Order: sequence, then C-alpha cells, then structure tokens
Amino acid sequence: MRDVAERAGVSPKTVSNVLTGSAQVREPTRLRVEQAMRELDFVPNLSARGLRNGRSGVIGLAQPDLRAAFSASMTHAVVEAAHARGLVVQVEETAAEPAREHDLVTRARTHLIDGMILNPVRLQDSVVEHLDHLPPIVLIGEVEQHRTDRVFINSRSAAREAVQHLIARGARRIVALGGAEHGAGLDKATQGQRLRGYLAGLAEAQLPARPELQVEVPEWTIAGGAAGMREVLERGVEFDAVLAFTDSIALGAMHELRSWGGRLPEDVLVCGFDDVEHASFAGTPLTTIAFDHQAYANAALDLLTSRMRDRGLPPRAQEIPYELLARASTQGPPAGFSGKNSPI
Amino acid sequence: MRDVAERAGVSPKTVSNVLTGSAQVREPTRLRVEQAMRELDFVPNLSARGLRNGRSGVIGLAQPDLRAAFSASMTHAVVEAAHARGLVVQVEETAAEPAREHDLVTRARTHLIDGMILNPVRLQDSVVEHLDHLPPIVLIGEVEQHRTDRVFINSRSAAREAVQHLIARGARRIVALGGAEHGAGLDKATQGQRLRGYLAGLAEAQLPARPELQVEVPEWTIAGGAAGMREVLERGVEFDAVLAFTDSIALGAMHELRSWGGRLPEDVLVCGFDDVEHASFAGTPLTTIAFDHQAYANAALDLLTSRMRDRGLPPRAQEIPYELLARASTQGPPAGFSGKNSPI
DNA sequence: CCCAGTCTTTACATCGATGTAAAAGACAGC
DNA sequence: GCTGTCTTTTACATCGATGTAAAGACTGGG
Repeated sequence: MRDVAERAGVSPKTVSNVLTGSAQVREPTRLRVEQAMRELDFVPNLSARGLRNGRSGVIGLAQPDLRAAFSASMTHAVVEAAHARGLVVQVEETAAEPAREHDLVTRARTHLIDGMILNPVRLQDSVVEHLDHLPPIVLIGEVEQHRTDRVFINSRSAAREAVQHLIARGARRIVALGGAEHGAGLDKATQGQRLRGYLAGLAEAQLPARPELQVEVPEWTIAGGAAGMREVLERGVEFDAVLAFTDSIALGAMHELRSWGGRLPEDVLVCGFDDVEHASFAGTPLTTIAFDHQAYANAALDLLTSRMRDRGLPPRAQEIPYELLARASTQGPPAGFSGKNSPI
Repeated sequence: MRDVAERAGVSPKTVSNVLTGSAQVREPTRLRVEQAMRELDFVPNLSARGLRNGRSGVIGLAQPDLRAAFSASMTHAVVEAAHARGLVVQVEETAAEPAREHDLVTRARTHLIDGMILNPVRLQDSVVEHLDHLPPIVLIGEVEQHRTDRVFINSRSAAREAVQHLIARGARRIVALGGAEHGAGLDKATQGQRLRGYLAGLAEAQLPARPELQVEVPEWTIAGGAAGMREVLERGVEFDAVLAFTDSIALGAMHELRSWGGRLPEDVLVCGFDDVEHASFAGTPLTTIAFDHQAYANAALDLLTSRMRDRGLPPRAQEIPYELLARASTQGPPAGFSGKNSPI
C-alpha cells in the first residue's frame, strides 16, 4: 500500500481512505490513487485488514457429509447467500462424528472465521457452555437447546404428516429408515425429531410402533439407505411403506427394493425428506417433504450477520415452512412386501 | 498472547516458541506456558499469523455449480485431502460464467488464500497472463494451455471409448448431450475434449457427425440434462444412444426419455461421465466413465502444496486413469427412439 | 485580505504473532 | 572459580491496513 501511496504522491492513509470510503477524498486525489492502484495491480491484504479490524469476512459451514445431496444443495444456497452479503464460505466436514463436531466448534476461533453455520448431528452441551468465547453460531436443523440461533423446519410435525399421508394411502407397516428408538435415535438432533414424528403419527392412527421396522442408518447417503433397506429385507420383515429420513436414503432404499423385486409404488410406498433435485427425477418420482433451501440459507445468514453485528442479541429460532409433495412413489394402496418372498 | 506470557511468567516470544516449536524451550517452562494457555483458553489468531508469515492455511476451490453431483463429490474429496494436510477449504461458485471465473482468479489474492483449485468452464488467456501475480493455481479438468499445474482424466480418449462401446452394443445414431460443434462447444475446456472424443469415435467407425444429434447443455445438472433431452425429442430426431457429458446430465436424460415412453436400454442406450454415487443406484444403473475422485483430489493437493513451497517449479500435468464401467444402461442392441412415435 | 469553520491529508500507534539478534543463564572442563 | 560453549530467554522490529488526532488546505463572510 505504501508503494501505491508513493506513486500517487499521497500518504498510505489516504489510499486506505480511498479503499474504505471512510473519509472524504477529493476527486482528483482519488483518481490519482485509483490510477496508481491499477498500475501496480494492487490488492489489499485481507489478513492485515482482518487483524486490524477483527473481522475476516469469512464464515464457516460445517456439515456431516458433503456428498449427500441435501448438503450439496445447502452448500450451494449458503455460498450464494454469503456471496450476496460480501462474505465467503469455508467448508468443513464433521463426518457424523460428534468428536469432530465438538472439535470444530471449540476451535472455531482459530479458523479465521467471523461466524459459523453448523448442521449438527449431535451437539454436546459442553460446547454450548463455551458459547461466550466462540464466534457467532447458527445451527441448521433441530437441536434440543435454545441458547444459539437456529433455523429449522418442524421435522417432527413433517414426519407425522408424512406418516399420516402414508397411512391415508393404505400403508399399515411403515419402516422408519434413519433412526430407531432402541439405539441412540432419540438423542440425535434432526434424526430424533423425525423419529418422534414417526412415532407420533403411528400413535395417532393407533398403529403399534414395531422395533423391527425401525432402522438406524449411520451414513445418510444413497449407499447408506440401500444398506439399511437390505438389513430389513434380509430379516424377512414384512412392510408396505418406507419413511426415509432423507431423500438420499429414500433413493438408496428404492434401488434396493427394486433389486429384490419390489414394485414401487404397487408393493411399497416411499416418502423422503428435503426435496433434492434428484427426488423428482427418480425412476419413480419421490414423494417428499419439500422446503425452500435458499430461503433456509438466507435465514441462517440473516441470523448470523445480525449477530455478528451485535453479539448481545437474545437467541432466536426461525422456522421455515415445509410442504408434503405427493409424487408417484406414494400412489397407494400398496400390496406389501418382505424379503422372504423375493426372487433373489 | 501477552496475557499468557504474563501468567506463565515468560516473554511473549517464549509462548510463540512453545506454539511453533521453532526454538527449544525447557520442559518446566513449556509446561508452565501450556498450563497458562489452557487456563486462559487461548487460541492463536490466524489473521495475525497469516499476516506475519504470509500464509493463511486456506485454499480456495472453485467450481461451476456446487449442486451438481460431481462437484459435490469433488468438494468432499478436496476437503478430506486438505484436512489431511492441515489446510482448510474456501469454496466459490463460478455458475458457469466466464466473467465470474475471471474475476475470481484475478482477485484471488484478496481472499486470504494460499492457493486455489479451479474447475474451469472456460479460462481466458488473459487470466493465465497474470499468473505471476497470483497465488498458485491447479486446474482440474481439461484446458488447452500448459502454463499452470493441471490434473485431468483424458476426456477425449474416454469419450471416444464410450462411443466405441455404444457402437459395439449396436448404437448408430448417438446423441452428444453436453456440447455441440456449431456452438461454442469446442472452445470450452472439458466440454470441448468430450465433444472431440465423441467426434473421433464416430469418425473411426465411419459414422457421420450429425449436427441435429449434438446438443449444448448450459447447466450440467439433472434438470439441464432433462431439458437437453427434451429438446432432441421435441425436434422428433431419431436416435438410439445418448452420450451424456456428466452423470447428472445422463440421469436427467434418462428421466425425460422414460417420461416420453422410451425404454432403457431396450430402445436407447445411455452412457455418462464421472461415476457419481447416484449412477449405480439409478433405476437403470448407468454405464459411465469412472475414476477415483479421491485420487484426483489428492493429486490436485499434492501439486498445489508443492507449488506453495516452491513457486519456481515448471508447470506439471497429472493424468488420472479412468475406466469405462459397463452397467445395465448400455445392454444393447437398442431399437431406436424418436419423440414422434411417443405416447406423450 | 484576514479569519473562523470546513474539508483533506498526514503522522503515529495499533491489531497479534514471529524472525532476528543479542542478552542471560546453564554447564562442563581446567 | 573462571572461561568458553551451548542453550534458553528477551527486546525489538516487522508483516499491511486503519482509527485517532492533529496539521494543513481550502471556502466564504466580513
């Protein structure tokens, strides 16, 4: 910057003033400075600026697995929303490990970021304890605590609605693909809410909650969904619908079902979550819980930037509306299916 | 840091020495310092460190559209590879706009990054001119210039091989879904190579290159692929195979074909590129050009980090091997199809 | 033509970590 | 006990941008 100043015949501070617009600079001076900046191909050093005024213009985005379609869609939306606000995004992966999640949050300050958006699998309380020492955090997805800002869809109610929908279309034995009561299912963030909604839906219809119809899926990917479905089929359990906790899981399940000879939706109904691009283009277009991913990201960034301006704000929670999109995959009534009578 | 030093009864430099390990520190002193750091919950400020030693530990990753399955997979792989090397990743989207690509590269220095991995759609020469003033760049994908480091698969040869495969399975009229000679097709990076390979494959088999079988697809997403396929079908052109330039395009095309009543692979064969997770789980599992995404990312990071250490290295290009994975979608021979005789 | 009041520009200190060079301390050997 | 070597610690300057406060350049009114 000194070089620019020298070339333009002014002091470094004047160059800085031109850049930040914080003080008035006379037209001819400004032009001279701009000319010099162009000639020297000058770019301000953000490390220095960050050091000086304590903000880097970078926010962090942490998700379990970037390959999952929903994460990819959310990353896109967050990058767009951040771009519109003059911020850039650093991505992190927690690989669904609570330890990495914990690590990431507590070490957030080291990472040059002004704030962070986290899609938690499970956020330990100990992390939230440290909140005062950490940069602003917005959680996306459901977590049972009210001390940070959050953006969420009402997963519990959505899952209940999905179950009602499946039951209305004739399903009676619905597989929950993504979480189980007997495991750590209810403990985990989004997973817990969807499982609760599933159970509530069954209870309302006075259908029993069968443990053999509840399957944990450690990785919420297509392969993970297929593996979960295979587990059910190999046990020979009979069922007539699947509530998958994400669209990726649903797509994997549908593939596995077809490869066992199941017909969709004639034998089994399937419903997913998130409405990723893929869902509507699947072999059997997938019924799913849809919501506006961009609105979700915008809300998260609004909460984050407002808190970056004022750390003293009370914790806020913003709910994004969802909608059940009925597609071909739940055109019932289903005949029912089990691994036993399959051709493979 | 001063506070830590004071609490441990040493000078700030000693604390720094403990952190960096650059100088010897006696055991008891080090323990005292570490104790003090823990007590004060101290985390070093990376902005300051970055300012001091000119490196931030952040690399940039720029791709056209993060929603595309291949981009998501690559982002995952790059984040993992970077993590293993103690780096973090900042993501950018170029939205397939050459202007944004140009902007990003020339302004790269402002973004606190030590280097950058770019999946270019079209990289203008003017950018490469500025290379000396820019941080290290590794291009992923094919670009017709040899002044930067690059990682690539031989797309031209892969496309030719795919065409040979389709012809061997009985195809004669192959749609190129992703690029066209008559447009700007040959100018663009990866797209150009795949188009050239397609044309080479046809020429070898002495089949004519028909302009009506070549379709540009501006967005390499599922929806983009479906739109491109629809265009062909609406024109009533007859064809018996589709070479889609990415798996996402292929999946969109397959969906569109099915909705016009086309049977896969009985009427039309389909081949994609990239082997994303989805390809093998599609209704009709997709034949595709597969390669190891993680190896690809590792190679890119190796090139990048070595250049970060020594800017003077000559430009290097590393080719990653690919393999044509034949799945159900190219079980020929195909009967042929056109929009005219469709039920819709 | 001078002066108060306003608009521009300048000098300097600062953010936090770390390289350099020199001072202080530890230790062995005579 | 003293010197010389080696290790550990210190003081200071520096990376680049910017806030503060003060100096300098201008305007218009008298």
